[in-house]
Amino acid sequence: MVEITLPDGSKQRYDGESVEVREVVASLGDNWLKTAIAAEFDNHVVDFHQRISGEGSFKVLRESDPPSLDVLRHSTSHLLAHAVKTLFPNAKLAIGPSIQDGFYYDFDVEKPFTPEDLERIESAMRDFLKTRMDFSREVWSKEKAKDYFAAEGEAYKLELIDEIPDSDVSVYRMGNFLDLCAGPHLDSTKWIKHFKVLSSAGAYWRGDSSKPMLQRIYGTAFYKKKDLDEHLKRLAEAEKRDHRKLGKILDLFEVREEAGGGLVFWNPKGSILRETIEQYLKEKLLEKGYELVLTPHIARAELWSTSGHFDYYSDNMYTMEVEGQDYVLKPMNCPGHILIYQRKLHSYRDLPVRFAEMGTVYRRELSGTLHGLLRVRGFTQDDAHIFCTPEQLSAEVDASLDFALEIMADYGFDEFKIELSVRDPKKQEKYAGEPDEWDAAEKALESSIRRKGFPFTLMEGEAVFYGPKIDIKVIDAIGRPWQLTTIQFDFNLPKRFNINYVDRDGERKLVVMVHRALLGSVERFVGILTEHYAGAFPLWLAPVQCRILPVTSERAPYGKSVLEALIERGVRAEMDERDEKIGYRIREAELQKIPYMLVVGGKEAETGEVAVRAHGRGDLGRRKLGDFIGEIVDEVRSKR
RNA sequence: GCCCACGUAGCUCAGUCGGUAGAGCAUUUGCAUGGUAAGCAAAAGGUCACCGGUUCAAAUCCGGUCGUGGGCUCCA
Repeated sequence: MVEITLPDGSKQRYDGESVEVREVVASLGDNWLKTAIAAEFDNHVVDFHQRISGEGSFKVLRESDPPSLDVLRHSTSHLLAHAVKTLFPNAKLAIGPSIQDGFYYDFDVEKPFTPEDLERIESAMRDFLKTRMDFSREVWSKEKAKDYFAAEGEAYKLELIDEIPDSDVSVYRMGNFLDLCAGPHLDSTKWIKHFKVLSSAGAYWRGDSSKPMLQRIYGTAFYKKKDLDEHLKRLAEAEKRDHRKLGKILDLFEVREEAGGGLVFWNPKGSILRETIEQYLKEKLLEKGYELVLTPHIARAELWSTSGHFDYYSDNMYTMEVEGQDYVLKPMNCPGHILIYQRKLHSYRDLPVRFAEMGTVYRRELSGTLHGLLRVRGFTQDDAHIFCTPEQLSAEVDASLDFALEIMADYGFDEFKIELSVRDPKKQEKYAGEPDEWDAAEKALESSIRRKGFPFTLMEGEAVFYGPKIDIKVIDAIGRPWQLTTIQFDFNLPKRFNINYVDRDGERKLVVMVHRALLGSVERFVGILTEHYAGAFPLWLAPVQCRILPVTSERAPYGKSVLEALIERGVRAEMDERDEKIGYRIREAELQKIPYMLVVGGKEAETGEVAVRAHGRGDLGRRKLGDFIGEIVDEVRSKR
């Protein structure tokens, strides 16, 4: 007997040990069968072909239910594999899951796919769709499956079968294409209409660089044409916002081949932007009771042996030998801050001690992972270390969380995702620190988030070996998440360096140490901000806030007086007095996304006015220079 | 690091079959003094990423190096 509970609370019963989902859906009425994609039984997505048993909640999934999209994409990946196997019979199948924005399928082929191959594959897929194919599911014994896939030469599938704990496996058939697959799948190909093969790239089998390199084809699929079009538009929008492109147009920064990959040169405009961000943060740090420190860029290797970095991080460190001594270019700021802490004996009355530094560090990232400002080899962390007593821990986490959110709000981020990474309870031995320390730390982090009332995702087993952490991801203007803030406990370094304080009872005790970065890396943050604002920075951040455009060279002297008045009030202003027509100079200022353009000609010169034009908003009309300065200064202050 | 693609003027890019390079923009110089998104003309500008090989001859073909781009478990 099978019993299901429908969303409206009503129950249905079916005879027998198990029942096919298709039957269940059919029993609910004919129209359901036409519109249903799959179903949810006991909170698991099941397709028409699967059998359910026992009792559980049951919900029919239709196009608009999010899990249906995964089903569509997974099935489209099978269609892709079908096309590939048809065009490239020697291709070996790996895996083909549905992912965030689409799907992929990995193949082992002799030659990587060319863009032309992808076109052929896509049109083969469309050809298949001309005749409707039904998906069907079969349950095979492992032996049968192994015999079959061995005969087909599908080595990757054999490897997968061996890892499946059950005694039986499922295979799905579509036309004459058969694949080892857990499902769920569509009932037929009739739902596959709006899809696109996007790109191909190398990808290791199981993401392991010691394993063979496969060729991955990415694609996406939607139920509605409108959704596909919108998705493709989003991709185009993301490309337009690419900080590498904008960085060049706006003359912010460069990565020079002469110097090497992942090393950033900040041009004047990028530098002023960075300075603005850093100076603002430093002001805030001082307000919040942090002390600014500076530590050397290189230090003897011994320091890094004490910290333990040498043992597990040396592949990522730049090292050098000086007069027979090994030195390390710092990949992290913590040991330096610890040395400063240790310059004297601390009383519990001194704590918490909070050290902050715009600490530039260098890490040897793999060349293939370098990416604009987002993944570099030299970068500046807004790094801070808090040394406190266990009792202070909770308050410090609270304050850090508040600080992070306050800063994010200034940059126009108002949507977040918070992740709390804790131990894997099954692997206690891999963590530094005592279980009760961990309990306290994890509790402090969790209660801080709860106190703020934020939803969060608990990431069990995601904690680093030295302590639990909170990560905050911000959602940018086009909905993409970026990880910025991290607040991490450290039970490792206090022991290694014996960082202590003298408590009330006269005993020396180990401090509790918290690593904390709000923006993460300043380089990366500027990259993210550039994409978030699409290069049109708000006034307070704009490298050039105001450009003065005299209509004719005759009005340059008046322009100059306007310029001087603005600069005197701290506005980043410049004048474009080239012998070009006003339209041409406006166009250039618009392309450079300069927030304000002041057009000054005869009329303005006579009345002491300026004609204000705002980026993207056009002509705002004339006003007194003094009024404009008041407005612009206010706007900078408001960080809007 | 690995797979694939790419690297030509400051920028964006053409360059066919191997025969010593071209456009637009930017720059400089003239002319034009123009009121809200590109005035006109001329000049100048290149170690075709770098190193090596094949060839009478290489931007072009081959090998290597460096750099850039798309990716490298969201798991049958």
